[in-house]
Amino acid sequence: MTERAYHHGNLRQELLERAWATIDGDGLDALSLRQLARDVGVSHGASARHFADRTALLDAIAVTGFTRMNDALAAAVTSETTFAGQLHAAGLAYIGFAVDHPAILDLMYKAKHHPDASPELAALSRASMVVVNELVGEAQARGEVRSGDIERQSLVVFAAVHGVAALATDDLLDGVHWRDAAEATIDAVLSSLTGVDAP
Amino acid sequence: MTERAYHHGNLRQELLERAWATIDGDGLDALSLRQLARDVGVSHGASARHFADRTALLDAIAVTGFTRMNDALAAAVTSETTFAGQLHAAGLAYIGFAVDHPAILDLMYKAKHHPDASPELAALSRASMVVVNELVGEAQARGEVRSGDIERQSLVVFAAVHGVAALATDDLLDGVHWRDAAEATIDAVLSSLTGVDAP
DNA sequence: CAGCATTGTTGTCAATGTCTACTTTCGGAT
DNA sequence: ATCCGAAAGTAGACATTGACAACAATGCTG
Repeated sequence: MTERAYHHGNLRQELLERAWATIDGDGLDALSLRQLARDVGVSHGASARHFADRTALLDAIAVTGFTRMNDALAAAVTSETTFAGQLHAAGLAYIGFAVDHPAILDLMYKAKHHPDASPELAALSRASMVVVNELVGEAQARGEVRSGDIERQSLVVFAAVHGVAALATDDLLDGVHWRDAAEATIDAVLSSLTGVDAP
Repeated sequence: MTERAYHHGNLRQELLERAWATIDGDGLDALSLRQLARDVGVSHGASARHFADRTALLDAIAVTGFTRMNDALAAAVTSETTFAGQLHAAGLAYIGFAVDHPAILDLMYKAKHHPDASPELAALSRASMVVVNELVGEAQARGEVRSGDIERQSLVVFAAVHGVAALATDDLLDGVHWRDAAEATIDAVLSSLTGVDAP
């Protein structure tokens, strides 16, 4: 690899990747803009050309996180054909992402929450909920799910899945493997949606 | 009120209360040890006599938080007599605490998570889960809940409730009042536990 | 009341995020 | 080709922060 010239050429991307790795590995508190600059081999003020401040960098990482998670969700949904199968796949994908990247997921929701988050971020953060909404809506139209307010029903599903994710990342599963907890929880809400007992 | 002498007399407690108020009001990031000292009217090094470092202070606040939450849970459980009633009351109490003190709840789980958290903290953090375990266990013994692994069943309940709490504090309920989401979710898991459809 | 542990104070240090002024490089218009 | 402005990176400064150490005031116990 040739010696880098004055202009880096790809600094923004490299900052994002390195910051992601640091947060993912050592947590959000372990990320310092100056250390990040040292890691990438650039002066401490360089990041300001690409991210106005620390929050802007974190927001960009949150966008990346939501994008990757939504991709994983979409892939999971298309990999199955039945309502139950899709719900399981999507739920496991969501929780799997949370288990693999707990610090990133925290950051994602924290970023989404702060007062002047970009509209892009807000939209992305709702996408996973929208996926569930569509799944439930279609299943209800096919008669597989009992009638009722779709959004309300979806909320229950999403809450349950999100809850297992939170429990898993907060070490509250107490020895139970997260897949087991996920399966049991999804089965539970599924049965309450369809009115059919899970096996 | 008389002018305070050299010795404060109750500094530890006052630091805790002020820090709680700051975090509860403006978030964890808004808490600075030096600003806290100024608020309380004491020099910037004073807190070190009571809390070794920032983490120690946060841990103490987490202990307070778990204690208050567990008290609220216990009160909720004793206020009802039926299994369904107790589960609803406990769930609403949990989510209510989360909605009232989102930053504190975050801190509680973050504190519990870090490597050298006190055993006291670890125990307190499991207490709410234990409450659910006992409720489910008793109900199962009375035949109100279908047979099965109690811990697994409790996990589903806890995950669902915790999930609604997370959704509520992360502004993902999209207009639905948290009580409604809570009721719906608790009904769903309840029906899957008892095998009886919720109304 | 003497001595000592406790509690609070003051000064210092390195690290951090942000800002400003400066330098180097790139790329398009002439 | 070259000039010139914009873009990208550098270097230095500043206030704030958490931690630490040396010191002073206080209260308790014998």
